[in-house]
Amino acid sequence: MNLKELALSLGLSQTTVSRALNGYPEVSEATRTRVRQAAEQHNYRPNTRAKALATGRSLTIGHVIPVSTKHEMVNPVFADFIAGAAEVYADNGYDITLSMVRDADEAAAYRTLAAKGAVDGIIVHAPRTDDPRIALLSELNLPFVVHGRASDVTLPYSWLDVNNRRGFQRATEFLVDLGHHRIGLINGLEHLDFAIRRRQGYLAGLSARGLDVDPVLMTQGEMTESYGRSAARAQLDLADPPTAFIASSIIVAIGARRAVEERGLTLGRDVSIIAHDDDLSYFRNDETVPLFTALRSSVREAGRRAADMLLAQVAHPAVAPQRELMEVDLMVGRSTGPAPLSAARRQG
Amino acid sequence: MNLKELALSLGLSQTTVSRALNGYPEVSEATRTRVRQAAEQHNYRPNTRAKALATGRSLTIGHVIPVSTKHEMVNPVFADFIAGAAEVYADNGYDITLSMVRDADEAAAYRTLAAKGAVDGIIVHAPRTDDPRIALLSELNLPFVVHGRASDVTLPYSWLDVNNRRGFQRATEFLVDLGHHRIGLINGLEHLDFAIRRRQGYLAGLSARGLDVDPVLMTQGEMTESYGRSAARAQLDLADPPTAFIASSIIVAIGARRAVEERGLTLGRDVSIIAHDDDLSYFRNDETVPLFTALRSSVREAGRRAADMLLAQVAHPAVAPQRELMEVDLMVGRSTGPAPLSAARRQG
DNA sequence: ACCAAAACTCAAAGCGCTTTGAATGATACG
DNA sequence: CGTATCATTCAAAGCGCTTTGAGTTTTGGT
Repeated sequence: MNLKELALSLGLSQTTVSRALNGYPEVSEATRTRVRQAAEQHNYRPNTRAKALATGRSLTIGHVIPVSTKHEMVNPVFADFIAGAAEVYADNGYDITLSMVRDADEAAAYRTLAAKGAVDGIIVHAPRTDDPRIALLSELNLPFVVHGRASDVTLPYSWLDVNNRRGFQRATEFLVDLGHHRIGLINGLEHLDFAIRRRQGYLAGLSARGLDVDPVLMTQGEMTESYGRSAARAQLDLADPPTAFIASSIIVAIGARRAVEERGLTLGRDVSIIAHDDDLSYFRNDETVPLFTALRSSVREAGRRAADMLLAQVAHPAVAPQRELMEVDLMVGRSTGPAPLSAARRQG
Repeated sequence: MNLKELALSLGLSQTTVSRALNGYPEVSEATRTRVRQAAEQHNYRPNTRAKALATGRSLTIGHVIPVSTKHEMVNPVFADFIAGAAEVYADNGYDITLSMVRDADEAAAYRTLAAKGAVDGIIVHAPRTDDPRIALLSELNLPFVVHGRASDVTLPYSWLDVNNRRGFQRATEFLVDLGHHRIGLINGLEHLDFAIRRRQGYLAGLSARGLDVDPVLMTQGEMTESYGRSAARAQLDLADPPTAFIASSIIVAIGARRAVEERGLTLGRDVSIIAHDDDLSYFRNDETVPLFTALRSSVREAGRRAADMLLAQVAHPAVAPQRELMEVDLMVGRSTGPAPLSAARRQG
């Protein structure tokens, strides 16, 4: 059933039917309800493609997934973010399309996306420090919101980020105040902006407490469970091992915890761990006393807000770029405790 | 830049330019290359919406995510499946759209999807035993492939599934053969077909080895880490606790392992665990000797194959429904061992 | 009863593409 | 040199919708 047929069956013109359905005022309430009922009854839905062509808006938001060797798509953080965003899209009648893009043809892919006219806006994931996508998208004149920031980009653009720097500084100071002097950072990949900011926060925390930096205590990698384990393992094997870790995600922390226990050490006593906790649906760290002491910030909520920002921008492209910085909460759980005496003593 | 403008700039008709770009034979090689170059130079991409309208094909596949209280979207299994499927789509020029659908308006949502004409085909996730979606989609005449099966549906339809029943039977027998007599099943939600099949396999395994079923050793829930922990905990608290668990996913197994260790028990000695391992990118269980003894079956590969099936069906809607059953491998890792003597003795 | 204003309704154009059916130009053959 | 054949190219219709600009009917004031 299409508009034409529906109009015919009602003895009305397409114009009137279209207007009735889309809530235009120049149609009488009587006909409007008549049309609505008929549409309902025939299960009529306007064809998306035709509507998009006629209106110039596709009611679709694109999420571009970088596909290098690493598959960002399967990052659970990403999944939760999209789930949050999708709630907002659904409430506003928007669909969501995923594009997998290889790093190599990234620029071309974004150009294509814009030229094809398949989306009204884009969410940019996993920005790098000087991410060229931002300039590109600005030039293409396609509304976009960055999840995270690109520190070196000076152009104005909309972003939503977590205060990673402050959070990691706080976590570091918290551990130092517990007596830890050797604190390992198990970070995400440091070509990504968020990881750099986290490292900065960590360094700032050490510096604020007058501690030196030891490069061997800083690790970066893709945030899988087994990376968490192997990174923690390697650091625990050092001659002068850390007594605490800061892990860039709950999943990494789970891996680190495994390494700790494989060494026969007890979490929260022999070794402390603070995790950045994105409040992932499948990895809730929310028991009465949480397992992990954590910097909590819901990535799902971030997805919702980013989507809100983007839709606002799609509706009013002229307004200035928005920014939003979400603060993190430090939740004390069972994975942290005072530095073991031996270590404290050794440090003098 | 659109077709009309491009054609104008070349002094050709839209027809010729369109044909040149789409590889039709009735255009000379000379003009074809000329057109190609001009298109390249002007960064021309045909407008998706217009093309879709004209051809009647949207070059888009829909994945419908059930959103009840539980958000299937954020299930890491789901994410990996989509990642696999997306590879295939990308290679074939297809895009992928996600629809979040509340259980309540499920039927309406599928009808809408079909009527809107936004997708050429659909992948159905998380089928229930007598899933009404299958009849609905057949009636709507929209190509679809089910990831999993709906045991009670008699209509022919395309599906791709893992041999859950056989896998779980095998795992159960493996544990019994190690001397375990009380084996806990930590299953997924049993309104889903795969979970029912897994339970059937578990029961068949017990029965094949002449063991009785104890209902308190069978748990179901959404497959999160904390569910794994609490389910294992509860079973370990029983007067006659299990000496082994079969966990429906690696994530659940991680939770179960946590429960085991919180009890001061040693994995693989005091308590054994076998996990169903979907080979998730962020939870690789692939060390030289894997942590978990596991039934392995790559869900990413499943995604690829399901996408292949679906695209084949979109291309040739007439052919009979396809089915594919993937077998699982039992990989022996460090999480299983002989039943502890005390338990074995107690059983006589 | 008359006319301006308001309330409805409509035909037709247009969104950017594909595709049909026809026209043109070039080539070959008798 | 005329005609049949093939190779190119094109104008125009159509995909299903929105929207413009115009037409028709009602309403209300005088």
